Amino acid sequence: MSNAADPPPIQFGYLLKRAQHAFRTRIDDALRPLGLTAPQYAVLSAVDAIAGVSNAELARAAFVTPQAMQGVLANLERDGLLKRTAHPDHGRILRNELTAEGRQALGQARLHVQDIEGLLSQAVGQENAALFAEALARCADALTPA
Amino acid sequence: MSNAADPPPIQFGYLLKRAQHAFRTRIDDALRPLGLTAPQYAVLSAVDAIAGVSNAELARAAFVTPQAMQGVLANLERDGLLKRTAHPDHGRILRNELTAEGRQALGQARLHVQDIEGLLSQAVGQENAALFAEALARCADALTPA
DNA sequence: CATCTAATATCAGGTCCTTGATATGTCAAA
DNA sequence: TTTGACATATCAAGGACCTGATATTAGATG
Repeated sequence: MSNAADPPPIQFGYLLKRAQHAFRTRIDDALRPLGLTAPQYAVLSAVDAIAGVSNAELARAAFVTPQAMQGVLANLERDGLLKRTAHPDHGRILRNELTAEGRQALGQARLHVQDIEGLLSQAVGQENAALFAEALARCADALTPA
Repeated sequence: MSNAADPPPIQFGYLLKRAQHAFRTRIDDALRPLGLTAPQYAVLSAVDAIAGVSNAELARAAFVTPQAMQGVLANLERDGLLKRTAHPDHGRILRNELTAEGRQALGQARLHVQDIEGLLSQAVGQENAALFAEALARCADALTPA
């Protein structure tokens, strides 16, 4: 049962939002001079890791709809960082690959992003890292419908 | 110094994004039947807490630009959940207040959101709650430029 | 009092995300 | 082989965020 000494409930939703917002803002600020947004960086990184990956696959990896991913890809293609080509065996899938310019931009951006990831790790602290990571994963799992 | 037994670096940015995305999606799903979005709920809640609050004040509280907040307020006003009136003493500030309909919608929404906050607390676990909250706050602080 | 600075509101343009709908391509099963 | 389920791509409309720019008001400072 409850009593007057119960601590007030912690607003984890707010804390989560604030931390994520701070991270996102920091990434955006770091990438702006390179002409990249955070989602664009994430996509370049994924396309680099999985050459020829499809739009649908990228969307699943980023937890966004295919329509949203398509918008990001269209902008990257327009900017010459990425090119889309027909899949050799499949008539519908379009393969996404980085251009030389795309690889170059990704290389630059990666350094900045790694710095910021470092700040995050440092803020968490090595002794809490594993527990913190597990708690975040539990949150995501608990809120993701089966 | 480093050696081969070093654990791989944890991608806190990714974990943060995933947890926040799951939370946001869950809230959106719960509020959709009420015709509310997550940002709209947050604003209704803030306006209820601080009657007559200005657009600029709301924007600061939500970590968004005044322009972004203005868009949300415009939609809420269009839907009759909120009304904006001139400040009695200040010629520029517009006071925001809930309508009866807005208070009613907020009441409904609050129940759903509290349920989801409860899932989050449960996922974190009571024994980790304080440490987890502190770690999240440290992350936000470390990434927020002074 | 005049001016300068800061706060507030708002317009315009762009990115990323959503839901909903639609067309096309693949593949398996009837 | 035709049907039907599923994956993929894409169009359209709308919400929430951003940067940049612009007015207006308030208050402090010369």
